[in-house]
Amino acid sequence: MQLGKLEKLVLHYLWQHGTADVKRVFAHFEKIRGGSLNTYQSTLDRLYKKGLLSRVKEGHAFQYSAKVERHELIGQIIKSVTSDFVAEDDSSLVAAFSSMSKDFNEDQLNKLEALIEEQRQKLKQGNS
Amino acid sequence: MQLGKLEKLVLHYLWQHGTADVKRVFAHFEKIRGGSLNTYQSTLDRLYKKGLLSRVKEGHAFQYSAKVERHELIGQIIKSVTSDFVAEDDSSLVAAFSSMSKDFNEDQLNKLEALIEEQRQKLKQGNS
DNA sequence: TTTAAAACCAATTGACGGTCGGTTTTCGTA
DNA sequence: TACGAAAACCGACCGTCAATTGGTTTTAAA
Repeated sequence: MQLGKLEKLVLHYLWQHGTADVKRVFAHFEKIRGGSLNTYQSTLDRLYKKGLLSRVKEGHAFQYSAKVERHELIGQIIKSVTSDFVAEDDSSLVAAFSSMSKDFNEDQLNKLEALIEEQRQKLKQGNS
Repeated sequence: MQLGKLEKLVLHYLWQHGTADVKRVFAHFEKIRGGSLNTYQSTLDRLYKKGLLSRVKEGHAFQYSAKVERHELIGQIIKSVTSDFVAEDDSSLVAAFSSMSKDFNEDQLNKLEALIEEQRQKLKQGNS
């Protein structure tokens, strides 16, 4: 899973705005980065074919919306990009997490810890 | 920061074997995936130019070795690949962590928690 | 049924990794 | 010091993929 610059921008836009057709996307990006309508057309199409967007026809145009939440996609990408490095039962990924946590502030650390605790509870239930 | 397949393989080899020249790398990979010596030559060179390897001349040949630990590189890659998604003061990355922690077993969760605690201590010291 | 809007297709460009042949540099040795 | 082998380095080509855009086909509304 690897995304181009524009694909990320478009995803970002859809996460913020929920749903949009090509015209809306184009209207938004036209001023700030140029490009033709077709550029956004095919970018949306590419994202759709990658399974990252869903779409529904409404009148002439498709209404696109993100199919996955931002954090889900991030997790997915992290997984795909690290899988080649990590042997199973390896703690490299855990170590990598901690290597990144240098950049986290206390608030974020708290959040992360809470989430871990939550996960731990789920694990216990599942294994009982 | 994005690495090709062969680059990852070579890094993997160097993490395991510590130090090697092109000849050794070639000798190792020749049987299992083919390619000419030059292929490995330029792969090592590419990795070196990316700052991921260090090298020291010894006789004719360079002795290459990984410049970063595996977990450091993983952290680096995660950071680079997620930075475009994460807004400032956003907890998406934290959320992504938790989205991935589904794949962690209890042991790994423990390890992660311990590392977070460690990080928290460092933060406290730094801010005092 | 016409026709404008939008989707779809095809081609080009630019990065980048992988691959390898050929050239230059380097170093040990005669 | 000069020679020859060994290794580094350079340049070219291929394949993949995102970005971009012009042209063609489909589609839906009047």
